[in-house]
Amino acid sequence: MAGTAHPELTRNQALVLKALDSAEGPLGAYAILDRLRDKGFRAPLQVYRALDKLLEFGLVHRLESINAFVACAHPECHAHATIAFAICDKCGRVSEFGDEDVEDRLGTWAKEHKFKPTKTTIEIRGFCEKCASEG
Amino acid sequence: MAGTAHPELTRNQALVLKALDSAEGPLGAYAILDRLRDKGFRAPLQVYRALDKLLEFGLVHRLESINAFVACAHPECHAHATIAFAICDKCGRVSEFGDEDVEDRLGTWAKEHKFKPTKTTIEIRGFCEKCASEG
DNA sequence: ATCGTTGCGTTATGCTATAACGTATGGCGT
DNA sequence: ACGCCATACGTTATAGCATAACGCAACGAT
Repeated sequence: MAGTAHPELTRNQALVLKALDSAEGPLGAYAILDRLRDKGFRAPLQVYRALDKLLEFGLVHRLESINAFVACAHPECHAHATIAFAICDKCGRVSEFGDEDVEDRLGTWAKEHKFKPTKTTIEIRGFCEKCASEG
Repeated sequence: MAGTAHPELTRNQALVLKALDSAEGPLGAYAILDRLRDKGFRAPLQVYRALDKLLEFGLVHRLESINAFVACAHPECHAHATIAFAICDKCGRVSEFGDEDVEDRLGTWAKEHKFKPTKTTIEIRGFCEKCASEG
Protein backbone atom coordinates (compact mmCIF):
# COMPACT_ATOMS: atom_id res chain seq x y z
CA MET A 1 0.00 0.00 0.00
CA ALA A 2 2.77 2.40 0.54
CA GLY A 3 5.52 2.40 -1.97
CA THR A 4 4.17 3.41 -5.33
CA ALA A 5 6.44 5.40 -7.56
CA HIS A 6 6.63 9.08 -6.86
CA PRO A 7 9.25 11.57 -7.76
CA GLU A 8 12.17 9.53 -6.53
CA LEU A 9 12.53 10.02 -2.86
CA THR A 10 15.89 10.44 -1.26
CA ARG A 11 16.97 7.99 1.38
CA ASN A 12 15.95 10.27 4.24
CA GLN A 13 12.60 11.08 2.70
CA ALA A 14 11.87 7.40 2.11
CA LEU A 15 12.79 6.56 5.69
CA VAL A 16 10.55 9.25 7.13
CA LEU A 17 7.65 8.23 4.91
CA LYS A 18 8.09 4.61 5.88
CA ALA A 19 8.13 5.53 9.55
CA LEU A 20 4.82 7.34 9.12
CA ASP A 21 3.35 4.58 7.00
CA SER A 22 4.12 1.92 9.53
CA ALA A 23 2.90 3.95 12.48
CA GLU A 24 -0.62 3.42 13.73
CA GLY A 25 -1.29 7.09 14.11
CA PRO A 26 0.22 10.51 13.67
CA LEU A 27 3.79 11.09 14.79
CA GLY A 28 5.55 14.22 15.93
CA ALA A 29 8.83 15.11 14.34
CA TYR A 30 10.78 14.03 17.38
CA ALA A 31 8.94 10.72 17.54
CA ILE A 32 9.97 10.14 13.94
CA LEU A 33 13.50 11.07 14.86
CA ASP A 34 13.53 8.52 17.66
CA ARG A 35 12.33 5.80 15.33
CA LEU A 36 15.08 6.56 12.86
CA ARG A 37 18.05 6.85 15.18
CA ASP A 38 19.17 3.37 14.27
CA LYS A 39 19.09 4.44 10.64
CA GLY A 40 21.59 7.17 11.36
CA PHE A 41 19.28 10.07 12.11
CA ARG A 42 20.78 12.40 14.66
CA ALA A 43 19.05 15.78 14.42
CA PRO A 44 15.52 17.20 14.06
CA LEU A 45 16.46 18.98 10.86
CA GLN A 46 16.93 15.72 9.07
CA VAL A 47 13.32 14.92 9.84
CA TYR A 48 11.92 18.37 9.12
CA ARG A 49 13.70 18.64 5.81
CA ALA A 50 12.34 15.30 4.68
CA LEU A 51 8.86 16.23 5.91
CA ASP A 52 8.95 19.50 3.97
CA LYS A 53 9.47 17.60 0.75
CA LEU A 54 6.94 14.90 1.54
CA LEU A 55 4.36 17.58 2.31
CA GLU A 56 5.21 19.25 -0.96
CA PHE A 57 4.74 15.96 -2.82
CA GLY A 58 1.41 15.44 -1.09
CA LEU A 59 2.54 12.18 0.47
CA VAL A 60 2.21 13.41 4.01
CA HIS A 61 -0.21 15.65 5.86
CA ARG A 62 0.45 17.91 8.77
CA LEU A 63 -2.13 17.94 11.55
CA GLU A 64 -2.00 21.49 12.79
CA SER A 65 -4.00 20.97 15.93
CA ILE A 66 -1.64 18.36 17.32
CA ASN A 67 1.66 19.30 15.67
CA ALA A 68 2.04 15.91 14.10
CA PHE A 69 2.24 14.23 10.74
CA VAL A 70 0.52 11.34 8.98
CA ALA A 71 1.13 9.53 5.74
CA CYS A 72 -1.54 10.37 3.19
CA ALA A 73 -4.26 7.74 3.14
CA HIS A 74 -4.77 8.07 -0.59
CA PRO A 75 -1.33 8.73 -1.94
CA GLU A 76 -2.26 7.67 -5.48
CA CYS A 77 -4.81 10.32 -6.25
CA HIS A 78 -2.98 13.19 -4.78
CA ALA A 79 -5.82 15.46 -5.67
CA HIS A 80 -4.84 18.69 -4.07
CA ALA A 81 -8.36 19.13 -2.85
CA THR A 82 -9.08 20.28 0.65
CA ILE A 83 -9.00 17.38 3.05
CA ALA A 84 -10.61 17.08 6.43
CA PHE A 85 -9.33 15.00 9.33
CA ALA A 86 -11.10 13.39 12.24
CA ILE A 87 -8.65 12.77 15.06
CA CYS A 88 -9.47 10.55 18.01
CA ASP A 89 -8.05 12.10 21.14
CA LYS A 90 -7.97 8.77 22.89
CA CYS A 91 -6.48 6.25 20.49
CA GLY A 92 -4.91 8.75 18.12
CA ARG A 93 -6.38 7.24 14.98
CA VAL A 94 -7.01 9.63 12.13
CA SER A 95 -9.63 9.45 9.42
CA GLU A 96 -9.06 11.44 6.28
CA PHE A 97 -11.94 12.54 4.09
CA GLY A 98 -12.94 15.10 1.55
CA ASP A 99 -16.27 16.85 1.15
CA GLU A 100 -17.02 18.83 -1.96
CA ASP A 101 -19.84 20.75 -0.36
CA VAL A 102 -17.62 21.94 2.44
CA GLU A 103 -14.97 22.89 -0.04
CA ASP A 104 -17.53 24.75 -2.14
CA ARG A 105 -18.92 26.66 0.80
CA LEU A 106 -15.51 27.75 2.00
CA GLY A 107 -14.54 28.62 -1.55
CA THR A 108 -17.68 30.69 -1.90
CA TRP A 109 -16.92 32.59 1.27
CA ALA A 110 -13.43 33.25 -0.02
CA LYS A 111 -14.71 34.55 -3.35
CA GLU A 112 -17.26 36.78 -1.70
CA HIS A 113 -14.57 38.29 0.46
CA LYS A 114 -11.90 38.31 -2.24
CA PHE A 115 -9.69 36.17 -0.07
CA LYS A 116 -7.09 34.07 -1.91
CA PRO A 117 -6.66 30.78 -0.07
CA THR A 118 -3.38 28.94 -0.16
CA LYS A 119 -4.06 26.19 2.36
CA THR A 120 -7.13 25.12 4.26
CA THR A 121 -7.10 23.17 7.49
CA ILE A 122 -10.11 21.21 8.71
CA GLU A 123 -9.61 19.08 11.79
CA ILE A 124 -12.28 17.50 13.96
CA ARG A 125 -11.04 16.47 17.36
CA GLY A 126 -13.10 14.01 19.36
CA PHE A 127 -13.54 10.32 19.98
CA CYS A 128 -13.93 7.55 17.46
CA GLU A 129 -16.75 5.07 17.78
CA LYS A 130 -14.70 2.50 19.65
CA CYS A 131 -13.18 4.94 22.14
CA ALA A 132 -16.45 6.81 22.71
CA SER A 133 -18.22 3.59 23.61
CA GLU A 134 -15.49 2.62 26.04
CA GLY A 135 -15.86 5.91 27.90
CA MET B 1 -24.22 24.91 33.74
CA ALA B 2 -23.41 25.88 30.25
CA GLY B 3 -25.02 29.17 31.03
CA THR B 4 -24.78 32.44 29.29
CA ALA B 5 -22.92 34.56 31.77
CA HIS B 6 -19.29 33.98 32.48
CA PRO B 7 -17.93 34.83 35.87
CA GLU B 8 -16.13 38.08 36.36
CA LEU B 9 -12.70 37.96 34.95
CA THR B 10 -9.72 38.03 37.21
CA ARG B 11 -7.17 40.75 36.81
CA ASN B 12 -4.85 38.57 34.77
CA GLN B 13 -7.63 37.31 32.54
CA ALA B 14 -8.86 40.84 31.93
CA LEU B 15 -5.36 42.03 31.07
CA VAL B 16 -4.80 39.21 28.60
CA LEU B 17 -8.17 39.78 26.97
CA LYS B 18 -7.50 43.48 26.69
CA ALA B 19 -4.12 42.82 25.12
CA LEU B 20 -5.78 40.64 22.48
CA ASP B 21 -8.62 43.08 21.97
CA SER B 22 -6.32 45.98 21.34
CA ALA B 23 -4.02 44.03 19.06
CA GLU B 24 -4.52 44.30 15.32
CA GLY B 25 -4.10 40.62 14.77
CA PRO B 26 -3.46 37.35 16.52
CA LEU B 27 -0.80 37.22 19.21
CA GLY B 28 1.34 34.38 20.44
CA ALA B 29 1.48 33.71 24.15
CA TYR B 30 4.94 35.19 24.43
CA ALA B 31 3.89 38.30 22.53
CA ILE B 32 1.10 38.73 25.03
CA LEU B 33 3.59 38.24 27.83
CA ASP B 34 5.82 40.97 26.43
CA ARG B 35 2.92 43.39 26.24
CA LEU B 36 2.04 42.76 29.87
CA ARG B 37 5.46 42.93 31.46
CA ASP B 38 4.79 46.44 32.66
CA LYS B 39 1.64 45.12 34.31
CA GLY B 40 3.69 42.71 36.36
CA PHE B 41 3.63 39.64 34.14
CA ARG B 42 6.82 37.65 34.45
CA ALA B 43 6.20 34.11 33.22
CA PRO B 44 4.45 32.33 30.34
CA LEU B 45 2.22 30.41 32.71
CA GLN B 46 0.49 33.58 33.78
CA VAL B 47 -0.53 34.05 30.17
CA TYR B 48 -1.43 30.44 29.47
CA ARG B 49 -3.56 30.13 32.57
CA ALA B 50 -5.51 33.23 31.67
CA LEU B 51 -5.88 32.02 28.09
CA ASP B 52 -7.21 28.66 29.23
CA LYS B 53 -10.04 30.37 31.06
CA LEU B 54 -10.76 32.84 28.30
CA LEU B 55 -10.95 29.98 25.82
CA GLU B 56 -13.29 28.16 28.14
CA PHE B 57 -15.51 31.26 28.39
CA GLY B 58 -15.53 31.58 24.62
CA LEU B 59 -13.99 35.03 24.71
CA VAL B 60 -10.86 34.02 22.88
CA HIS B 61 -10.05 31.67 20.02
CA ARG B 62 -6.92 29.69 19.41
CA LEU B 63 -5.61 29.60 15.86
CA GLU B 64 -4.07 26.16 15.64
CA SER B 65 -2.23 26.67 12.41
CA ILE B 66 -0.22 29.61 13.70
CA ASN B 67 -0.08 28.91 17.42
CA ALA B 68 -1.68 32.20 18.27
CA PHE B 69 -4.77 33.66 19.87
CA VAL B 70 -7.41 36.24 18.98
CA ALA B 71 -10.22 37.88 20.88
CA CYS B 72 -13.58 36.59 19.74
CA ALA B 73 -15.12 38.92 17.19
CA HIS B 74 -18.64 38.29 18.48
CA PRO B 75 -18.21 37.87 22.19
CA GLU B 76 -21.85 38.60 22.98
CA CYS B 77 -23.44 35.72 21.18
CA HIS B 78 -21.00 33.11 22.25
CA ALA B 79 -22.83 30.50 20.33
CA HIS B 80 -20.64 27.50 20.65
CA ALA B 81 -21.09 26.79 16.98
CA THR B 82 -18.19 25.82 14.81
CA ILE B 83 -16.32 28.86 13.61
CA ALA B 84 -14.06 29.22 10.62
CA PHE B 85 -11.14 31.61 10.30
CA ALA B 86 -9.50 33.20 7.32
CA ILE B 87 -5.97 34.26 8.15
CA CYS B 88 -3.95 36.57 5.94
CA ASP B 89 -0.37 35.39 5.86
CA LYS B 90 0.88 38.82 4.92
CA CYS B 91 -0.86 41.31 7.18
CA GLY B 92 -1.98 38.85 9.82
CA ARG B 93 -5.58 39.97 9.85
CA VAL B 94 -8.15 37.36 10.76
CA SER B 95 -11.77 37.08 9.66
CA GLU B 96 -14.09 34.98 11.71
CA PHE B 97 -17.20 33.44 10.23
CA GLY B 98 -19.65 30.62 10.66
CA ASP B 99 -21.31 28.52 8.01
CA GLU B 100 -24.20 26.28 8.88
CA ASP B 101 -23.85 24.18 5.76
CA VAL B 102 -20.24 23.41 6.55
CA GLU B 103 -21.16 22.58 10.10
CA ASP B 104 -23.98 20.34 8.90
CA ARG B 105 -21.79 18.48 6.44
CA LEU B 106 -19.08 17.83 8.99
CA GLY B 107 -21.72 16.85 11.52
CA THR B 108 -23.20 14.45 9.02
CA TRP B 109 -19.86 12.85 8.38
CA ALA B 110 -19.37 12.46 12.11
CA LYS B 111 -22.76 10.84 12.58
CA GLU B 112 -22.21 8.47 9.71
CA HIS B 113 -18.94 7.38 11.20
CA LYS B 114 -20.13 7.48 14.79
CA PHE B 115 -17.43 9.96 15.63
CA LYS B 116 -18.11 12.20 18.63
CA PRO B 117 -16.62 15.62 17.97
CA THR B 118 -15.42 17.80 20.80
CA LYS B 119 -13.79 20.61 18.88
CA THR B 120 -13.59 21.47 15.22
CA THR B 121 -10.91 23.62 13.65
CA ILE B 122 -11.37 25.33 10.29
CA GLU B 123 -8.64 27.69 9.19
CA ILE B 124 -8.07 29.12 5.74
CA ARG B 125 -4.61 30.50 5.22
CA GLY B 126 -4.02 32.83 2.33
CA PHE B 127 -4.06 36.49 1.41
CA CYS B 128 -6.75 39.04 2.04
CA GLU B 129 -8.00 41.23 -0.77
CA LYS B 130 -5.67 44.10 0.00
CA CYS B 131 -2.53 42.00 0.38
CA ALA B 132 -3.31 39.84 -2.64
CA SER B 133 -3.64 42.90 -4.85
CA GLU B 134 -0.33 44.28 -3.59
CA GLY B 135 1.48 41.10 -4.54
C1' DA C 1 -11.90 26.31 62.18
C1' DT C 2 -10.58 23.53 58.43
C1' DC C 3 -11.24 22.00 54.20
C1' DG C 4 -11.66 22.28 49.26
C1' DT C 5 -11.43 25.13 45.28
C1' DT C 6 -9.47 28.55 42.51
C1' DG C 7 -6.14 31.67 41.20
C1' DC C 8 -1.46 33.27 41.56
C1' DG C 9 3.90 33.41 41.33
C1' DT C 10 8.19 31.14 40.44
C1' DT C 11 11.54 27.87 38.73
C1' DA C 12 12.56 24.45 35.85
C1' DT C 13 11.80 21.64 32.04
C1' DG C 14 10.05 19.66 27.78
C1' DC C 15 8.41 19.80 23.09
C1' DT C 16 8.35 21.97 18.46
C1' DA C 17 10.81 24.29 14.79
C1' DT C 18 14.35 26.93 12.39
C1' DA C 19 19.00 29.62 11.63
C1' DA C 20 23.43 29.34 10.09
C1' DC C 21 27.37 27.10 8.96
C1' DG C 22 29.91 23.90 5.98
C1' DT C 23 30.22 19.59 2.93
C1' DA C 24 28.93 16.44 -0.77
C1' DT C 25 26.78 15.18 -4.86
C1' DG C 26 24.85 15.32 -9.48
C1' DG C 27 23.21 17.60 -13.74
C1' DC C 28 24.40 20.64 -17.39
C1' DG C 29 26.37 23.83 -20.68
C1' DT C 30 30.73 25.15 -22.56
C1' DA D 1 37.28 17.94 -18.44
C1' DC D 2 35.92 22.03 -16.22
C1' DG D 3 33.25 25.32 -13.75
C1' DC D 4 28.80 26.32 -12.24
C1' DC D 5 24.57 25.82 -9.89
C1' DA D 6 20.97 23.46 -7.48
C1' DT D 7 19.77 20.15 -4.14
C1' DA D 8 20.45 17.30 -0.32
C1' DC D 9 22.88 16.37 3.75
C1' DG D 10 25.19 16.73 8.65
C1' DT D 11 26.00 19.36 12.78
C1' DT D 12 25.64 22.81 16.32
C1' DA D 13 23.18 26.21 18.26
C1' DT D 14 19.19 28.77 19.11
C1' DA D 15 14.39 30.35 18.84
C1' DG D 16 9.56 29.71 19.87
C1' DC D 17 5.66 27.31 22.14
C1' DA D 18 3.75 24.94 26.24
C1' DT D 19 3.47 22.51 30.67
C1' DA D 20 5.12 20.17 35.28
C1' DA D 21 5.63 20.83 39.93
C1' DC D 22 6.22 23.34 43.90
C1' DG D 23 4.15 26.48 47.39
C1' DC D 24 1.27 30.47 48.88
C1' DA D 25 -3.02 33.37 49.31
C1' DA D 26 -7.96 34.33 49.13
C1' DC D 27 -12.54 32.79 49.69
C1' DG D 28 -16.79 30.17 50.47
C1' DA D 29 -19.13 26.21 52.37
C1' DT D 30 -19.66 22.65 55.76
